[in-house]
Amino acid sequence: METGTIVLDDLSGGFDLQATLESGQTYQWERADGRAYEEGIAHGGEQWYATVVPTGVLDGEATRMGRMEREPAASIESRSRESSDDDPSGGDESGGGYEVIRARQLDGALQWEATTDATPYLRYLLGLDDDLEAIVDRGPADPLLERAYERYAGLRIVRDPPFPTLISFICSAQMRVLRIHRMQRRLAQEFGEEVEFDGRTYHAFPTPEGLASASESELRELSLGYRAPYVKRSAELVAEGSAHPAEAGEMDFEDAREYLKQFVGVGNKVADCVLLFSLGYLEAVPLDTWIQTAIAEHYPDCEKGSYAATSRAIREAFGEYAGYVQTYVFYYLRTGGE
DNA sequence: TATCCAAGGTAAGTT
DNA sequence: AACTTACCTTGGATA
Repeated sequence: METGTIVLDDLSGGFDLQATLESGQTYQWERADGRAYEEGIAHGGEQWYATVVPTGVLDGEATRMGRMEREPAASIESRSRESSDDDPSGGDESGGGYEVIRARQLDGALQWEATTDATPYLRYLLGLDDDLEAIVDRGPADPLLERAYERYAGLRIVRDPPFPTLISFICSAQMRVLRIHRMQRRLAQEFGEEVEFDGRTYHAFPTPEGLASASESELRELSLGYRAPYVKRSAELVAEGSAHPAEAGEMDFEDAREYLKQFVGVGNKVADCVLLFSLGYLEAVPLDTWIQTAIAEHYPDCEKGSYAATSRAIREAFGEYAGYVQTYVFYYLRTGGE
């Protein structure tokens, strides 16, 4: 086990681990005590979180910010899969091809325990190099947003691996955040590879092949409901090599969204979630029910009828980092703000 | 205790 | 293209 610390003091705009992980943008982390996010500690409490990511998600060069310098996630994830396939020995232990990372925030630092040097992973996965002060400055001067920024100062946009993000947001349709988490955990337990770390067994998110080979009824048994065939068919598209969500990462925004919509169960909203929470398109604004309500109340002029038109209008209104605005507002509204 | 309803939407079928 | 409707499941609200 390796351990380390990332000092957060000199980070532009600070950092809030709990807000970042519990704000509904990522379903790849779990609390180390095994409890669900919403039945526990008060905000600001100290807590370990754990995630499992494919080896090479970063390729060692990832600390980037924003769209212009976005890491081409396509090559990253596919390279990691290839390298793990090409490594017959599997390296050290069971679960070769994956890294386990545990992290907690304490005393102005992000402490980690992991199977590898987790610092570059965490900088990338948690958006630590986003210039949060600039992002806040350039957001619209809206009272609602001001309150959200104040309550959850330091919340950052994650960059999760593309395939798990695609699947988890396919599962998110008509679901509550708590249940989405539960579904992803069950998927990992049933179909994900076991990874040993520090005397505990973790489960990686399933591979495309793993989910493609699951039967629809097996997936329905995990309470996926009508999303089960969507997950299976989308996983098949990736497994057979005809498409990969990471490919979208090298396209212009609206082209990328259209590309993602070829996956089954992916419409405009889910596509925007993948663009924002995995591929680093910080201008993406997933138009879910919460945000649509907020738009109706605070930005009625942006309601244009169609998703595409409203999306353009709200991106114009929210500015260059519209996705950040969306994420703060979503979490703030969902946790009782108004 | 029983019943109802909505949850971070999308696909498929009609006008 | 715009508009309807069906879709699984379940936690939480209402009677």
